[in-house]
Amino acid sequence: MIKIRLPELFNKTETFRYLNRGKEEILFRVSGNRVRKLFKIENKLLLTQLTFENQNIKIDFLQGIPSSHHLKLIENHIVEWFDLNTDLSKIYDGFRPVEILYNLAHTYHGLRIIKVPDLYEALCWSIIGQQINLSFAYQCKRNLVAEAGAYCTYESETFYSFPSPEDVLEISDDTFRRMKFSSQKVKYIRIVSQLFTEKKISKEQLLYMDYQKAKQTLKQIKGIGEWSANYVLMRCLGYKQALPLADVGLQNALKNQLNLANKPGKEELLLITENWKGFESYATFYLWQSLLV
DNA sequence: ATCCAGGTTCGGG
DNA sequence: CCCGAACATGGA
Repeated sequence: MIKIRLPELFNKTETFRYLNRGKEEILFRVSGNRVRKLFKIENKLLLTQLTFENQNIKIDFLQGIPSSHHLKLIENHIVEWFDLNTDLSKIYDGFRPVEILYNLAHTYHGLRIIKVPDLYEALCWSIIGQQINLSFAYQCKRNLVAEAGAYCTYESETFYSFPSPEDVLEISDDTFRRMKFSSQKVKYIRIVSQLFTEKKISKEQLLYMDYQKAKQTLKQIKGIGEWSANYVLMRCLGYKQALPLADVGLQNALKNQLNLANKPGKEELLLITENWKGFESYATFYLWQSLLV
């Protein structure tokens, strides 16, 4: 058992509200103030249970004995998952002059971006989520993970980890079709998988770049356009400037918050967001949160 | 039935 | 550079 200290500014309620939006999420399971998640590290399966206490996240191992190396990796993963190292007060300094952001900071005070620390998973998820509704996207992801991911059972429940690129490359066209992936998406998923098996991409390498360079590098991948690149920069790599302007969720949230008759167009979006420099990612995430009932 | 979903690529004006 | 079509499915 290990513990991770929570920062002063951490909104447990809103964090769980976000986590719970994915009733259809297959990669972790939420109940009460705890989250269970299966990790696969170097072929070893470790089923963890995170309990959110007042000042700590307590991590228990329900299955598998972690080495100190595993512990370190899992601790890092969780710190990234809940973005515990960001200085939120700096973000709020940026929000203050922008009325809707100021209001959202008040409503969701202490909410941190919930990330997808695994780069391969983040890229696949951004491809899966393109141009379809979220519920269908979750269905496709469930199909993929159940088909190729590692799993264990505990208290008669099954827990899955995201499949490795090697395992995804084993999946046939027919199986993908049965899993309701379009042929286009299968192509993109395979291209991304190959980048990983051939070690032509890594999180470390991208994090070494500045935002523009990292975005340009991601967009060179076929299947990763402006939206997906921004999504990964924000949800995985932790860049603060990522702004997926084409995102319909962002547009709908702005329509609501600004009481617009219609979703804002391209010029209007640029105007609205021109004074968001340096905290675009957090602005986007807070706007997404505002879409939850 | 029609339109829209957390888009991207490709070909054509 | 901008525009429309194709891609697959499901919910409103």
